[in-house]
This record gives sequence, C-alpha cells and structure tokens, in this order.
Amino acid sequence: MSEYPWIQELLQMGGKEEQFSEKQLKILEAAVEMFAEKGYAATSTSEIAKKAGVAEGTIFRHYKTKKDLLLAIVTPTLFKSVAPFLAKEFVREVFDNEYETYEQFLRAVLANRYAFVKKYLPAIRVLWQEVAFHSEIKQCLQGVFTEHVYPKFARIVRHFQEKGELAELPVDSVIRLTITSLAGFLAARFLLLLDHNWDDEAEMERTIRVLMNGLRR
Amino acid sequence: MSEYPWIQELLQMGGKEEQFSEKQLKILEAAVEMFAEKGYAATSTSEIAKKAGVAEGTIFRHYKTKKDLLLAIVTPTLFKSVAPFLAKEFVREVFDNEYETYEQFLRAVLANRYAFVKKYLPAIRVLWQEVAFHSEIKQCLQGVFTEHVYPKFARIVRHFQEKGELAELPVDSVIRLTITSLAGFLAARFLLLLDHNWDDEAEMERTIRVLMNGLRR
DNA sequence: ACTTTTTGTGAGTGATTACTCACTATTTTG
DNA sequence: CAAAATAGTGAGTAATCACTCACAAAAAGT
Repeated sequence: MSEYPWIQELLQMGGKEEQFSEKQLKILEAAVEMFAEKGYAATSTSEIAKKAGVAEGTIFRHYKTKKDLLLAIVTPTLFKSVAPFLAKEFVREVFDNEYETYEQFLRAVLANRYAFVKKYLPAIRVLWQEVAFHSEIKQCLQGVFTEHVYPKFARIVRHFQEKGELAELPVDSVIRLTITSLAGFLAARFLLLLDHNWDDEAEMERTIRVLMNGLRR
Repeated sequence: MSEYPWIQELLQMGGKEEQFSEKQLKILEAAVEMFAEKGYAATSTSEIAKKAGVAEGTIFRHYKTKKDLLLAIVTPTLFKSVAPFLAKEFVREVFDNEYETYEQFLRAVLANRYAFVKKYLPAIRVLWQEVAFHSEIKQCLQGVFTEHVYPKFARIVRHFQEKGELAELPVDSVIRLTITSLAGFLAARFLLLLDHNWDDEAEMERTIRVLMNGLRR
C-alpha cells in the first residue's frame, strides 16, 4: 500500500538528507500518482488530500502553493533524469578504462536509464507532461542540459570520432541521433507500451546495433 | 490577425464540407492557441470567449461541453496525422512505380510529415499533450494505427526485406525504429526547437542516411 | 411580407477552486 | 516537566469554473 521508499529516494537530493513526516510522504505519493494520471491542472488539492488521507490544510502547511508541490516532485526528477552526466567521475570513466568503444558506452547508458525510467515512471510522466506548460521547469531542464550534459557528451563523441569508430558527422547531429534513438526506445517501451510480447533485452540490442551501424564510419 | 484558413483546412474532414460561421472559426482559433499554450485543463471557457471576441454562451451554442470543443480540434488533427496511410492508393504507389527503394519511401514520408507538422503545429501540440489524459483520444489513435497504419507499413517493410534492401530484423522492430527516428527528428525540430542554426535539409538527410545504414542488410 | 430557424448574447447558477486561519495535537528542547 | 516550536486540522472565503436560459438579431424559407 504505502510504497514511499521510492518517493523518498527520488526526493533525496544529493547531500541533503531531509526528513519527511509520514503524512508528507503520503501527500507526495498521492500527488505524483494523480498528476501522472490526470495532469497537474486537472487535479485539485482536495482530491490529493482525500487520497493521502490528510486534511487539505496539511498540504499547504508544507507547500505554500499547489505549484510548489509540483516543483517539489518535478525538480528532483529532472536532476535524476540527467544524473549520470552530473557525476564527476563520469567523463573519466569513459576515457580511462571502462568503455573502449562508443557502443559499450551506449549500452551502459541505455541499461542505466532503462532502470531509472522503470523505477520512477510516474514522476517522469509528470515531468514530461508539465514541462510544456511551466517555463521554470523548461528553463531548468535546458540549463542543466547545456551546462552539464551537452559538453560532456560532445567530448565523448569527439573522442570516439578521433579514434575512428564514429563517422565524421557533425557532433550535434550524432548527439541528437543518439538521444532520439535511446529516448525513442524508452518512450515506446514505457509511454506507448503497446506491446504485450516485447523482448526488452533483444529490442535494446537491436536499437543499439542499428544506431551503431548508422553512426560507424 | 484572423488566420483561420489553416484551421478551416484542418477541420475539413474528408468529403464533408461543413460550413463554419465567422465566430465559430474565431472560437476554434482561440481554443487551439490557448490549449497549445496552457493546456486544456488550465484554459477556461471565459478566456477562450474573450480571446475570440465572443460571448461565452456562443461557445456552448456550438459545442455542448468544453470537452466537445477539444475533440472538435483533436479528432481531425489525429486523422490528418496518419493521413498518408489512410489514402487508398498509398500501398500501390509504393509497390508499382514511385518508390523503388525503402530509402526513397522514407524520404517522401519524412518530407510529407515535415510539411504537415510545420503547418498544423499548434493543433498537433494539443493532440500530443492531451492524448495522455483522455482515453477516448488514446483509443481512437490506437485504433487508427493498428487498423490502417500498421498493416500497410508492415507490408511495405516485408516487401523491401524480400527485395534484399532491408536486413532480416523483425518487422515490428523495423517499424518501431523507423517511426522513432522520423518522429525523433520532428520532435527535436518542432517541440524542443533548440535550433539556433539548424539546417533542416541536411539534418533530414543525415537522419535518413543513419537510419538506412542501420537497417540495410 | 411574414414565419421559422439559426446564431449570438450576457446576466445568472450552483459547484468547485486554491488557499487562510484560528485552533488542537504532537514533538522537541531547555 | 514546562515551554516552545512544529505538525495537523477543517470550517470558511472570495474567486472562478463550466454551463443554462430567456431573450435579441440575423438569415433562410415560404
């Protein structure tokens, strides 16, 4: 019933070890589920309170506005979405030892983000849906991407181009094609989810193979 | 100011030649713009009326409920989204003469859908955003896909596999990889729109080349 | 010209909205 | 243990919501 270990994990940002009361976690849990299902604007605070088994006033004790509640959910989700690129050792891992090829690197990233999406799917749904309507979220996402993800990604691509594994396409194009391929797989698997019989392992393998065949020189 | 020729075009479904009054078109125009910008649930009928320069009652004279107004916009958009696959001559065009290779076929489809998205972007945004929350829309989309798009697409893929152009991957995987590649391009171009300097022609060319390199036997 | 039908209006409706506040229950602290 | 701080409550509030309806203007039909 009350499965807020994963919510607690999601909200634990970096070094901070905030303490959440029982009721507060219930509120967050209810909010994530309802936002994911009906959307932020179509979900009322009274509904959230009822589902969380809490008085409506309790919500506003912890979050000044309804939007604050949304941001409390979305902001940590956003950062964990690009988490691998935020790690300091990340670039070193790629160059030094772990991954000798872009293909190995891709495989690791995809497996990692696959597990991430699987774990935090409801929160990711909320982020994905609401980023279109709230400029604060969009700006935050763009900021994190251009500041942390893009430069590291670009360096990695250039490295494997110089090594001769990747074709001499524009770096931006390689990044775009890589991200849309991986994101396309994850979206098909977790958002559309049309498939009954879908072999995850095999489909991931095919996705990477087709992409690599395309990008190889 | 009043640019409802494209709205009128969008709503003209197949053979029907419905007549829209001036005010009705103003309502539809205002609704599309506001739904795309703020989302359906966050847009009030009074706002739409004000923007359309119309009394609020006029909206409900034409559309029984707010949701009816949404569906009046979204349903035609949905059908036009998969329009090429609905055409009767479509499969014949591919087999008989026009396209000798899967690559040519891809190029034609991408160019066609690129123009479509560019023209009807606001309506597509609305469809894309609200399909997640309204089961009627989702079911309609799934129905059209499995009934019209999928079988024709599968036949085309099989044809070019037998011809030896495409690798012997599972047909479903080829379709998925094709759609996510093309949709990924369009999403990057029109939804994320991160482009400062983005050469559409070249990027389309790269997208198709990388995909074809991946799918070729 | 007269009747009928369609289109447009805007004040009014009850329900619901996000949010407040005076108050109680619980926990923390000196 | 007493005091102070924190967490939780639920009735209450003004604003806004989608929608109605009695009526007026315009268009169409005869």
